[in-house]
Amino acid sequence: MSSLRILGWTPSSPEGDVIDVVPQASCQFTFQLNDVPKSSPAHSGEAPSSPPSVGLLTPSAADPEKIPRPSNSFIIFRSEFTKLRKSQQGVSSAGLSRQAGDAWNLLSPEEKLPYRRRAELEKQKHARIYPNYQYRPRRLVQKSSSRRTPPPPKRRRPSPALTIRTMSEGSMVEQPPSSPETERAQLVVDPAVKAGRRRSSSVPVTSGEHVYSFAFLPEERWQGPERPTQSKRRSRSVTQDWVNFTQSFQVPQPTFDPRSPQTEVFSSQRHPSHGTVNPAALFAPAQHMSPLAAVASSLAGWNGAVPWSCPTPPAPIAPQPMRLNAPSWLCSPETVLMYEPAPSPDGEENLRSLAGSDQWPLEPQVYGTPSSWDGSARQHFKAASDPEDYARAAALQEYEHGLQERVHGMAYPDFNFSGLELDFDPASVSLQF
DNA sequence: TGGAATGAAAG
DNA sequence: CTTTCATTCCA
Repeated sequence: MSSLRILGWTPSSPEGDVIDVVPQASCQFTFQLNDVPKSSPAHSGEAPSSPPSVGLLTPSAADPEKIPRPSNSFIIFRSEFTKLRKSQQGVSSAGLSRQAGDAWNLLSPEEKLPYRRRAELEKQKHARIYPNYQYRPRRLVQKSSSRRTPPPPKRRRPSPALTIRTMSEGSMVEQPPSSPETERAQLVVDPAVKAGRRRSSSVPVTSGEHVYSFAFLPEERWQGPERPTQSKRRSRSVTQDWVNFTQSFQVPQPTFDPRSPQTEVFSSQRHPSHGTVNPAALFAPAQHMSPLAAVASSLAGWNGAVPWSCPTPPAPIAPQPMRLNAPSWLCSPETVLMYEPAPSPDGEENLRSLAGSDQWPLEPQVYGTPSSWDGSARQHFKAASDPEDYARAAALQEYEHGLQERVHGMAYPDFNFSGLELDFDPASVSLQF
């Protein structure tokens, strides 16, 4: 396999990507039940004194035998969200779910914490009431097994809706996506971009620094692209993966005080006692990850890799979810950019030393086609090579970027994106397939 | 064995 | 229609 090389992404650095976002009072995102005392549960670190019972811990009337599942954090959140919005008429359940989902995704991990706590309490309560309960989902459709010969591969074709956009000084240069039909893709880089300096081009969603209210904006003020539905679980969102990752750091370590059983006890599977957190690995389980997501995840992942161990894992130095400006889009279903640390007998140690050395962030070095990937990467590729999947992921990501930009715009009303500064010579950029 | 798929929780 | 959790399916 000939070595492929893609240049153009501006690597993130531990210091270079941080944008401090000052929350503004007018943006306050609060959840306050009308019948609950003054304190705002969403911002006090404590669980509400008398959380309204959301989940039904009693068997439904229709099927007395059936034991309902305990509500998870989002379901609890959604219930409160619905109460807050119930004055609004004509909003369907589905619409509410969408709004609740948006609001949920804009909440910081700290803001989600009370709901996670309540979900955990509900789970414990559920376990007390139904000691022998075990969730047993039954597959409704049995997939035809043993399909020895896979179907003919779909034509690998990026969505025609995709474009590579280069923003600079208010102007936008667009180019169609690279594709197998494109023998040689040309990178359009605005000459105004300057080499040699590094500046964040991402629009961060920084945990704990934003207070959100966007989801409560009236629909008529909701501008931008149509929200892509997430029906038929296809591509997952990079942002969500990132949130999950950051939560694995920010959720307090499990501590159990026998005198107060309410003390949160979180699932341990998410908190290995020690190890090297490779966000790329955390992203890996994502199902049907698009090449966009794969690239963003692997880039963000390697840059965010943080060696850590309990009980006080350091805060991630990782960049926040990236807005994929032009260089980051330099991928196709056929060629995906990967970051790898230099080969080392001890990968972890290597990573650890790299993180503290001037070799960090790493040079983009390893690019490959799926044939050289491991099984997991091949799975990603399989999903990514589905044009429909690719397009859906791109649309979803675009939508999320819109959300992030709105948040950013609120925090920085005067923010002016003046272009992407690259730390390489644009003239040297080439893209080969 | 672990990634992928998916039922079910509320309304 | 949403996210999360827990499970089964599958290679």
